[in-house]
Amino acid sequence: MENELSKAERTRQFIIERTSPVFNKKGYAGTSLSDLTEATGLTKGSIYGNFKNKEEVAAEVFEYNSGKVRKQIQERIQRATSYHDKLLVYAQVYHSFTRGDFIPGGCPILNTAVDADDTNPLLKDKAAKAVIRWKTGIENLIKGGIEAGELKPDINITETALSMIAMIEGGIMISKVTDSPANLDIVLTSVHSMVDSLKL
Amino acid sequence: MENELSKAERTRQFIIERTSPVFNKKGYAGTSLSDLTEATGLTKGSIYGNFKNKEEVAAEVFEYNSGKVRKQIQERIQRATSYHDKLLVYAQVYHSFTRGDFIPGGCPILNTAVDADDTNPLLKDKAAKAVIRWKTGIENLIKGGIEAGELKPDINITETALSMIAMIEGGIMISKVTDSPANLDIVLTSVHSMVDSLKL
DNA sequence: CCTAAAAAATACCGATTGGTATTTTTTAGG
DNA sequence: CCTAAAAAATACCAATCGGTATTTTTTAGG
Repeated sequence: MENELSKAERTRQFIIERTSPVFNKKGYAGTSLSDLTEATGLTKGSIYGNFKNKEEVAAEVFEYNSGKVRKQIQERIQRATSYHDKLLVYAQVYHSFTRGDFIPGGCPILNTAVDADDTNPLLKDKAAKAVIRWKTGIENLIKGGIEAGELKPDINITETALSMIAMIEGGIMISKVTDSPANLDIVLTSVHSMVDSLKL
Repeated sequence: MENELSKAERTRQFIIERTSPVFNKKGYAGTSLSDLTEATGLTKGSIYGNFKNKEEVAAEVFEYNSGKVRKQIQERIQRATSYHDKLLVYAQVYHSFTRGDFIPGGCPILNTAVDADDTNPLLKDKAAKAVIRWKTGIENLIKGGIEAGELKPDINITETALSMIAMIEGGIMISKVTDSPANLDIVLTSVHSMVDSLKL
């Protein structure tokens, strides 16, 4: 058992995985230590032996959840051949996210941003960094598409990136609160049109 | 003191007004009874003499906050003469909302929707109804504009309404978490363009 | 297989949670 | 001005909160 993860690292990961849906659904204040022991089957002592406090669990859970979404998207983008198709991934993946239970509780960036923006600086900062990283990713795809002669050279890059993110996140909020995945589909149609309009 | 509000009704209103920023910032689970006594200067007994429980205060606070936003927008829409200008109100008012402290904590619909969608059915339902009402309002403005021969007759009305709401709410989330009102301004530029594109 | 270290469980802490029963104070109509 | 009703304050409740100190169990290398 030399080159594997240490026991501590394995239970850390276990706690993060098991509690990730709870934090994403209930938020930071709404998740209690007993929620964590219930979700893991572990005791408080065990959790506090592996994490400094509740905030540290929440922070790692956010990285886990947002990373899961990011990797899934990144994978699909790499498979797409044109820059146009790469950008279209954003108009496609969230279809499945809302339906199945890929990330129970919905988009962790949206949830954490709204949950933490007036209450928890650490989580707020992590959510902010995730937004900026996402924005930069879209901007780079557009730049790549322009350099490749695939997209219009006069695109307002930042405006497009921010508007795409805003539409997706707003669409997720609307569809979740109205219990209507169709509402997200409709908004994603607009994202699709926006991406199409970038083509030369 | 015959035709005025009863004492009970006045303190009810007082409690709602004073606690409205707290609920909007901290969310339902994050707001404690001691937050309410602190914000009002009243005691727990007084609050529970006027409200059934914390949930009832939160529900009325949501109506108060969302109504405040809605009335402000409605007022501006009534002043606008063309349907195009009426629709543009949405691309304008949120500028000031993010800056000043008109509604401390940001958009109550977004906050309550994300806060309550997996935890509090009552608040979730109220947030959902607010979204639907907003959507219907935009749809009716577009329909009015089409009938008045002011807007294109082939507009996808529902898609436009939902996309406008999604962009605004997503933009608010982005700007709040990144501490950058400019990010909302940029997204609102897209909303502006979207409204412009509806014109004949 | 033994053992020291690491990890998990137990037991505990004061503070705070949402909520209620009772008492005191205030209100407002006659 | 008096008084009954209404409203607010006080005092209280069990339960749970996040967190810690200590004990027991498990892990894993020699």
